[in-house]
Amino acid sequence: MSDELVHPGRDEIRIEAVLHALADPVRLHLVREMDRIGVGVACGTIELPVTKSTRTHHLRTLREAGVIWLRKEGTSRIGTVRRDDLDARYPGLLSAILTAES
Amino acid sequence: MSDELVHPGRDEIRIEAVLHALADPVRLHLVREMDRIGVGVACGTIELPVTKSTRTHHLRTLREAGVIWLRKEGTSRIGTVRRDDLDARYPGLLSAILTAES
DNA sequence: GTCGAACTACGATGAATCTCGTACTATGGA
DNA sequence: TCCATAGTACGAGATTCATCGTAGTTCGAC
Repeated sequence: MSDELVHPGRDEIRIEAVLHALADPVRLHLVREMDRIGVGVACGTIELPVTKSTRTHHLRTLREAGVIWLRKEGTSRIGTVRRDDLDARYPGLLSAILTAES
Repeated sequence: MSDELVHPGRDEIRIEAVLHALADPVRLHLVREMDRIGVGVACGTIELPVTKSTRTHHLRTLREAGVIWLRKEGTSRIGTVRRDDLDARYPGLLSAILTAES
């Protein structure tokens, strides 16, 4: 029972996975909120029009794509956008997406 | 029959649609080739590991997302990346995606 | 006109996925 | 210990979508 959640390394992040992860409105909203609030965000506090299990599904998709870090803290999950890694791999990508009005 | 293909206007382009369109490996390859060759590209000349009808499907997805222009020229279709519109709407996005190695 | 080349339209199929509900685990407080 | 809260696991239903084959259209060459 490795208690830690699995994340891809910086070099394992694939552009297709990142784009697919951010192409969903719910996930895009999650990432925008995490980025806006900064530092670590208790993922459960971000309002979403979906149930808990769907939220879990989206958070896993973002984590596995390498878009966010997720760590456990008590019964909560703290999420952080992997800005450093994404900026290193794809300079300008994250800013372009997050600042896009839509 | 309106002979011209329908494209979204610059202000109708949605970020989710653009990300979804570029998240597919086949479509990403198409756009990268169009961008590399520049000007107008006869879409049929770009090698792809799919059939003609699948190619048509992907080109329509890219067109409807606002990623490329498609115009008819004889029996061929000429494609051009909508760099101006995409740069205006989402500065830096296209460059970040197209220059990404992987 | 006839033929082939390039492409589209349409339907089918199988895979991915978004969503949910239920059941379960884990943490922390009374 | 008991219980509420936060989250996960699992399966199911519905939708989307990538792919293909076949049939049809359009265009240019002969």
